[in-house]
Amino acid sequence: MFSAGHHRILSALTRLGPMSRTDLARHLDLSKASVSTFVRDLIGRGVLRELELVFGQGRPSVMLGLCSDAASFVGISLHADPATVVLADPHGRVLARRVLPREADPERCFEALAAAVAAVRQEAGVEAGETAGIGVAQPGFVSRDRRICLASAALGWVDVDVAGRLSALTGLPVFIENDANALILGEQLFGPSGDCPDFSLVFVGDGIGSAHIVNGRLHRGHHGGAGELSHSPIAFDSQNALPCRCGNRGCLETVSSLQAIRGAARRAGLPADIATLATLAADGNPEALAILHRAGSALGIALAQLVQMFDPSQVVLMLDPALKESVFGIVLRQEMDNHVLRRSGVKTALILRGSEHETFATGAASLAAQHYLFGSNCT
Amino acid sequence: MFSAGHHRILSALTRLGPMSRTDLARHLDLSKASVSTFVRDLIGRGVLRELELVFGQGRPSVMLGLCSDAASFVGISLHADPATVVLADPHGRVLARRVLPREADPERCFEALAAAVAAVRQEAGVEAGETAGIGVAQPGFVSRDRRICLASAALGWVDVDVAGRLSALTGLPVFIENDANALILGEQLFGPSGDCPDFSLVFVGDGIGSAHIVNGRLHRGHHGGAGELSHSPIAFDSQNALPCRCGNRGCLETVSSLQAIRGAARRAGLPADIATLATLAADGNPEALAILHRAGSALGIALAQLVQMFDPSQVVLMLDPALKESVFGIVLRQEMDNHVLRRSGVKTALILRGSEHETFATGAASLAAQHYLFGSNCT
DNA sequence: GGAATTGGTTTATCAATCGAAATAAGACAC
DNA sequence: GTGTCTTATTTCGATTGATAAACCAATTCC
Repeated sequence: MFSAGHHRILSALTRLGPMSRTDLARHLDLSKASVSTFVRDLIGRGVLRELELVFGQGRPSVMLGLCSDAASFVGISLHADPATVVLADPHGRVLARRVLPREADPERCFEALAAAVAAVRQEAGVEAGETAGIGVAQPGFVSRDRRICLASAALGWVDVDVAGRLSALTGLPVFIENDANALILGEQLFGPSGDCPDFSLVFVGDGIGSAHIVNGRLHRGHHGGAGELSHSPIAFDSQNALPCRCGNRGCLETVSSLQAIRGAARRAGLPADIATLATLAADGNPEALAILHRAGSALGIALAQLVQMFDPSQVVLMLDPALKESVFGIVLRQEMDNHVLRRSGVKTALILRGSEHETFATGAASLAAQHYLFGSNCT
Repeated sequence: MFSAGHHRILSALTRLGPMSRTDLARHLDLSKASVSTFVRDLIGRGVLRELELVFGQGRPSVMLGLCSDAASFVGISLHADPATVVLADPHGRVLARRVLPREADPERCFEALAAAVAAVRQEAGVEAGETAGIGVAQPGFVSRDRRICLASAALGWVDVDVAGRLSALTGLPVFIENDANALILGEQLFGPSGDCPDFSLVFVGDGIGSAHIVNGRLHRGHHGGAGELSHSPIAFDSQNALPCRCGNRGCLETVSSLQAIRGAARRAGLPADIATLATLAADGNPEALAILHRAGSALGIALAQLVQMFDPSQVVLMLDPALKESVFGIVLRQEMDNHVLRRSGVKTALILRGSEHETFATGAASLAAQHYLFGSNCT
């Protein structure tokens, strides 16, 4: 449908925002002639449109942008229960959403999801463009061709043909991806970090997930399990290192995940609720402080290691808002700063974000958007 | 000189070894027609030549290989004192070598190096092809355009225009690179790991260096300092964490580098020589055992973290042969296995290599070879 | 001695891209 | 106002990269 030239132009406009034909030629290292013909074609197809004029010295430049009704993309997050289904436009704006219980049985889950997909498409109506595809973000491992869920402990699935079944039920192309990877791809496509060729994303939920963009591309690793921060051996030589579900002891996940924090609170006889715990700590409760301190410190060290190893231009950390403001957040930064070898005064930016559930779904939608905008050559 | 098509063919033949035109077409996803024309051209230029026939079912295929006299490449290693200068052919074979003291003063250093370059070129004589360029491997940070040494603690250099000066003295194009990066690029181009899109390399010398190939390309990171394993906070909460030259305490380098091991030996009243220490440990000396155990264990944990984060298909570890066979090597593997989360039974291969000084120089030569073979689009 | 099989070349053709010239649309000086 | 300057965009051949399909070549297999 689109050629490589088309894809490059769409890619630049999506990631870097509206720009003129001449800007595009500069950015993509193409001749103005080529850009002109491609753009004419894309405008003719209703994918691009001319925006406002920008006045400078000579002739004003015509900014170009994606038509928001050029296409729409379904994003499904199975990251947590309940699952989320959204319909997004080419800018990553959510046009409609559904929240539904995450069924354990694959087939029933797919049926429920297919119904939700139909619902969001109907709700968005003609405003939205043709639906181009479905992206699915799910915890666990995904096959190399991104069609099959190889293993997901959280879902209890093994070798489930997610793409095949969902595609059969909806008639749309389906692309699946690990939840952390979907999140960072969404950030790259729709978020403000799109132009960074090297950045990392970490989220603290029940578990801890992470993903990395290296040289502008997602780093999947040889076994498809790159960037696993959660089983970093952080507290391995402490006397109270806890066993982890991975079989080792002292993994980051056993200290800094929400589950770990809640568990530690329970064991200390405190309420196992993050917000309450944060309030207690703010009021000076020593046990609450100790728990959050330990969790934040461990995560800070792990982030320092991440920065040392990957040297990203920035790290996006998605965090429960309550944690963000507590000792956790403060100690985290301190410990990270302590353990990062400062080179030439440059400090890697740590960007704290509140973790919203829908972010996973828009990340998932970005998978479908990627295929629409960039073709299949975006590994 | 060469076009993108040429470069792709040369790249495949260098990295993957000799193959037929049809193999090339398959590998590069090109039509047989295109391959044919490119190959004809390259043979005409004396870069490629037809090797033996391989007989199968139908018509036998003509294997193609690089002419070893197509070009030659100078490699300079400033990794340690003395410096090494080699002349290598397109297969990475060393045609001539010189070892010379590493001068502290940049200008005198360059003059000595230029003389050595002339010497190796003369020694190799007409057997070797036209010298295509010079690669320099040096400890420390290198500018983004790979021409200037921004800072090197080991050399005591700050903002030295290595490429400019050496180029002026020799009349050849010069490409510089961090020592670890040069090493892994050499491994990728000339070594047996060329076809792995994701692998890591770590070397234990006076310091500890590491580099990573991700998605088939060198991972430099945003500040050009990616993959720094040596300042991983490994022993940070031990009571005897040593201060590191980076300003922190308990870095991997303070425990597992050769310097650290020698230091620990001296403090324990043992001979500060790695080989002797290894022998002592083999004979059951408890202090020697403890030092090597601690060093190996720390490196093992760091490698486990590396594997968790990068998920490479293999890790190449370059080590002093004496260490390889000692407790160090054994504990290293154990600790690494303990801390790597095994997924689906696949184990990341750890390849131990004896570290030879010349390897850095051939790695440096590969920088020039890359530019000759693949053009400048190989960031 | 054919038939089958695989490797490599020729030819006509398509599509991407470029450079340079032409055209458009403003700002700016006077 | 008017002409000049600057920058944006389009038009127009020309070039290059790559292809498919047909063809020729060199073997093995039966």
